[in-house]
Amino acid sequence: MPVHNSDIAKILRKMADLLEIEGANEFRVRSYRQAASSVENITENIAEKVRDGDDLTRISDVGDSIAGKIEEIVKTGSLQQLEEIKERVPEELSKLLNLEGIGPERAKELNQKLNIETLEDLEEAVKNKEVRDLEGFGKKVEDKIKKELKRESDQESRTLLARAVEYAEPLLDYLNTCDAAEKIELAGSYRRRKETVGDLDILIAGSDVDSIMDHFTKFEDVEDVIKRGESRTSVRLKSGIRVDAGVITGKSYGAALLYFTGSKEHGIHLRERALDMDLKLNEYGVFPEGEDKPVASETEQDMYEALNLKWIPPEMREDRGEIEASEKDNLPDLLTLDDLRGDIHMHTTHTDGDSSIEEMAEAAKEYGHDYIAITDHSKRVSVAGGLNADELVDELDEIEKADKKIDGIKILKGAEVDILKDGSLDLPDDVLDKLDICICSVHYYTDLPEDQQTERILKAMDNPNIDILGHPSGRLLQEREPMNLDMEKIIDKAAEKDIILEINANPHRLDLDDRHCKLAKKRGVKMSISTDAHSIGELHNLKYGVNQARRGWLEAGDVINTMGVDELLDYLGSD
DNA sequence: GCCGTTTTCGGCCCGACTGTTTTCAGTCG
Repeated sequence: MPVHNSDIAKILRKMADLLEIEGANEFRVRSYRQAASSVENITENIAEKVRDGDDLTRISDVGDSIAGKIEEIVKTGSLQQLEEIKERVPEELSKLLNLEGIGPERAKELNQKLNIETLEDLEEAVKNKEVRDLEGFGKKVEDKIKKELKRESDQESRTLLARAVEYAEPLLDYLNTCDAAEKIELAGSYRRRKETVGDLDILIAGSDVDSIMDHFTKFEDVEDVIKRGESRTSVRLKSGIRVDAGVITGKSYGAALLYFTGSKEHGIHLRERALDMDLKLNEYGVFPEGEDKPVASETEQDMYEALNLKWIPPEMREDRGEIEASEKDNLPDLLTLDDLRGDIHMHTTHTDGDSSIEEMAEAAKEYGHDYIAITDHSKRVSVAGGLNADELVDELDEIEKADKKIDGIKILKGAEVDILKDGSLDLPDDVLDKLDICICSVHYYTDLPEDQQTERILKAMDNPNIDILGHPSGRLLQEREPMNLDMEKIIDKAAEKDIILEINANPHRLDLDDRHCKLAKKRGVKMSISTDAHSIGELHNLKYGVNQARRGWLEAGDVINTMGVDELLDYLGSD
């Protein structure tokens, strides 16, 4: 059973949770958390490093002790020390930490005094009104736990970015009707354009804090005010999404924006850097040691500059090397939506799309594209009414006709060909030869063992007709995990064979993900960003793919549909 | 448990808010 980096991170994080409940040294606990996050953030396969005898302490926040534990996890699939802690601390207790208002101390108290081990135990205790009598709890805490338990049971904790946008925009419109608010901006993971967001963070500049907060809490979608303080207020919307608002009164807008945008890891790294420079960094500015007048606070640029750094785009603020790159003035010139000139993956009524070839072309032209590729499904994808060889040839004729008929946009001939279970392709080579663009993707048998799944895709990549590997990991956010796959091998194969990896811009996919984008770029692999649209409205999803690409540090030169159509065809034809 | 262009020991990011307290611990982002 192959051990993934995420498996290792999970075990390290569990160690941290249980150690914390047990009352271990807080810095020791933090070490496990930091190591878990480093392990998750690197793209190299750690199990492979162990096999090759690489020095694991070269991973940041991994020292001799944790390196040994990682080795044990890779070799045995588990960690003896964790098993021992589980004897003393019930494993399920760590789930209590997910409830707002319960941290390690309270979890411990609940366990020791009421013998609570699971969420169900807690629910029972709340029902019997036993929790309120514990030291440091009280009725209000009990009520809050009750609410949290209900929320935990009937809701996803994170929200798809595209869905969050639907809640955020009306809220922004509403806040803009507040006279006292001078400037309003969304920060947090929303501003970093992460594929899912935990909550919405809103920053409001203005001097009349009370009327701004009053206005905010009176928004019609607000169901509950969670807390209201001097400068910060949190509410929960009827949709279940939580919104934190901060009001900035003085000249510290940049400092606050930096702080509220995060990520937490990025912020911590910056504050450590400040300390090294004998400065203090907080959400009000950058301060020389012992002084209360900041040397920077008004803009983010000022803040970074005070730390001898270039401004870092929000999408990169994950502490994955961006601070080091900024220090060396070596930040990438990130791709923008305007750089894209075409969309080369979409479906029509020939298979499971809602619109005809001509409708898609007209809509894409309206959107501003120079070209599109029509890429309908092959026959194996029967639920979508996939095309057999003859039907595809007929569609190609129709594409040619539409291309002649419609001026101002080039329509390329393509297909999304299913990769069969054995790695062969679902259409014969002589038909694939006729295509301008051949995307190959997996749609079935997504749960094969890693070795078999990887081999299957590598075999498909040996077919000289494949141009692009579509939605490479197969993940569906919050619905389906990525396939068991050695993505590093896929990326290396793509580099060897000049195969393009797709960044599927469907907000449910966003596949490749940001980390693998970064790795692919490092290995010299080109990528494409396409919507996989099944209707004209979905052509507008392209921006979500661009988000992911920017989070993966990609520049225009890394993405093939920034090319003009002639250059693109030349590029595709040359391999 | 990790880490070091002042360190191999002694530090480890910072402040807001809440509830339960009589000055603060716990939790959160």
